[in-house]
Amino acid sequence: MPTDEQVHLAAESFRLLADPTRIKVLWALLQGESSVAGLAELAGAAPTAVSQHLAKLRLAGLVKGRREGTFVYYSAADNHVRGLLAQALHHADHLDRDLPPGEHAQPHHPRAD
Amino acid sequence: MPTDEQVHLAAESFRLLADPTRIKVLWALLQGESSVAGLAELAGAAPTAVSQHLAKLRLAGLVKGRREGTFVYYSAADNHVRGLLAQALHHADHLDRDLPPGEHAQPHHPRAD
DNA sequence: ACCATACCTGCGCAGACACGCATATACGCA
DNA sequence: TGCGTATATGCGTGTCTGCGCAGGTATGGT
Repeated sequence: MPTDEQVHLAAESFRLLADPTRIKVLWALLQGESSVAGLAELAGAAPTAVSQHLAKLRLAGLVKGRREGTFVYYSAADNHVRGLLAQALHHADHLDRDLPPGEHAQPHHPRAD
Repeated sequence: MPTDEQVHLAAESFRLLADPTRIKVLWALLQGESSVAGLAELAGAAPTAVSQHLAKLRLAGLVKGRREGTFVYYSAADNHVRGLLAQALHHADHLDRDLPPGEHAQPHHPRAD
């Protein structure tokens, strides 16, 4: 049984990953470093938003930034995330969120218009 | 590069895991089935709250409930979660929220139990 | 020094979430 | 049938979060 603190930290980690923009940014950074504008382009989000996300990821120690001129090139600083992302995306492939209408005995009201 | 839908689904999965109560409940269910009151006891939360969390987890297809008398015994319905939780809790153990100067890119043995 | 570029930060808003409370439902028992 | 237990659901509230907007900072060029 994990301790209360472990659970809390795990929840925090999951919360950081529970955002499409951050997932895209993280995934992009796992492929290689990139600038804020580049990440914004890849993630399909405004540079401001991406910067804010990067700030959170930086505070969590998941990414680090290298300044080069006016650009700041970010890169992944944590290898754990790769596994988490890989599993989650793999899970997204195998998704069985749709309840197959058959032998699922759930108190679910089917559409009875 | 993962598709937009994969990213969205992964974010949804992470969001479901981004809560201490749900993490405790899921972990408990990965050890074996339990009733709502039992889970509430283990998670240190009110049965009502646990029931609501279980409803969300049920909608996501992560848990399933078996009715026995007035009790409803829940159990984990998805094995992907075990890996996610294991990695996250392991990460919580090794927390490198501070950046240690050492490298640690060695694969670990995911011990789910 | 001035300005342009790339990025960061503070603020306000809309949306989502967890929780507590009250209520409704399902089941067993007398 | 009526009551008690166990769980589910609807509602209201406080809190948090992502985003857009505006202003601030850092670096480099002219």
